[in-house]
Amino acid sequence: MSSVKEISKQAMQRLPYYLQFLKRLEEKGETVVSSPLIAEKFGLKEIQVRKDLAIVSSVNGKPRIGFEISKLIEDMEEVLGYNEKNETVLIGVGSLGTALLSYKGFNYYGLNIVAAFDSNPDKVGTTVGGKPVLSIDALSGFCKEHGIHIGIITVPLEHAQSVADILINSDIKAIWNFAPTYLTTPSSILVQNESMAASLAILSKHLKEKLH
Amino acid sequence: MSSVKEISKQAMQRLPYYLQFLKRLEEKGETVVSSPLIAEKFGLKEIQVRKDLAIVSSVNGKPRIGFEISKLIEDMEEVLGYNEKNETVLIGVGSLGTALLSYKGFNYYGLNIVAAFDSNPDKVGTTVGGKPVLSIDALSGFCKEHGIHIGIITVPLEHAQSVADILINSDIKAIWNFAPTYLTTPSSILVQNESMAASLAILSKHLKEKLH
DNA sequence: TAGATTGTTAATCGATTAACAATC
DNA sequence: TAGATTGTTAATCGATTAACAATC
Repeated sequence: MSSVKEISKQAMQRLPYYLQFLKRLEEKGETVVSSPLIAEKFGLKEIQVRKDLAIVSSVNGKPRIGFEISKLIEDMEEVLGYNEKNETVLIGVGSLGTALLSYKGFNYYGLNIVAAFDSNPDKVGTTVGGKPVLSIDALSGFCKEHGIHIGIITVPLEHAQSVADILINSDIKAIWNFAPTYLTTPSSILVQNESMAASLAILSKHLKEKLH
Repeated sequence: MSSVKEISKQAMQRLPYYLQFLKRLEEKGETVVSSPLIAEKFGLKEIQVRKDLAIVSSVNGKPRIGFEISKLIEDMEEVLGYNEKNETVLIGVGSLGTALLSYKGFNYYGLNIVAAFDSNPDKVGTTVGGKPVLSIDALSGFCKEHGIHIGIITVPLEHAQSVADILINSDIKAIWNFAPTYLTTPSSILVQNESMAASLAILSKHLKEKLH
């Protein structure tokens, strides 16, 4: 607990699921939770959940009882960075971009899309999901002026790299890439790929194993 | 090559990126590709790519030369299941559902959304992305009648489990879940979670490490 | 031949799981 | 006290990386 523990990528990805479950328990009036209970819910091994909670929790769990839910929720939100206020821009107001702009949930995750950008003059000047759509020509200036550090790319495959290049030259630190392509970037920039093709690959693998 | 090699989940997720790169090379008129070239492009270790290609390729690579691109593309598409014809249904015609219905790329991945379902009477009877929107009441019957084995869930969090329950009772084999929640399903059903919260967790972890 | 790339076998690394003493 | 759950230390497992001989 006290010392700085390293949390693995995999564990980090399990946390949002735990968190949502904890919040539901809290709504139901529960006050404590144990690793076996969480493990049961998600079909995981108790020991795995125990390790995950040990890394996340700022206090030791109580033998026989478990962890205080409200405290654990706080700790998870802290670890997941939900308390931060990350201002972002989104580039590409197509159907996916529109869906993301319309999504109200990002604020909870500490993410705030402050503006959208598109190259289509018909879209520039409009508002989508309450966010202004600006010209792609204004992207670099906007990012620098407002100190934006995260860019969300939802343009078609063929324009993704050129948009990334603009972001790279705008003091951006991280890119959330929804275009199904690999972006070439300097190593100082973090690229998180949200590839449906990769997800489908897993689904396909599962299915094949299943049907044999 | 010849014997049945196990491909890891991680490797499977790298394949779509390799594949897209190969197709671009082919368009440029290239005929062969080597592991070092691919590794360089994606910032991976040569040996990792070499192992990946060895698992995927149906023929041995040629020392000094590499692999024939056209053959490698065929093999990858086969391994990734892009040659299959999986008919699917989508439930939840909100902004994300609409984006997915409008996306033309799924066919290439072997996925064909044949119908969408929603509980909103205003949406039922309309067409989105060329796909008919039917009543949620017709879901189970439709799946059974048409032998649908994959369901895509894009409903809000609070309805995801009840939709999953319907699918479970409709001979569905796999669920692609875009709702940010864990679904309780029998172990015979495969659930692939497309969680943006999990992706954001990774992004957040990266950013924190970066800023320290 | 020389050199680049291959496939294979072994070593390393990181994440998961097992075993078990500590504790309320 | 008895028993459930915790945290810790060690073992296992799977994926990545290293080393190297084979080959065109």
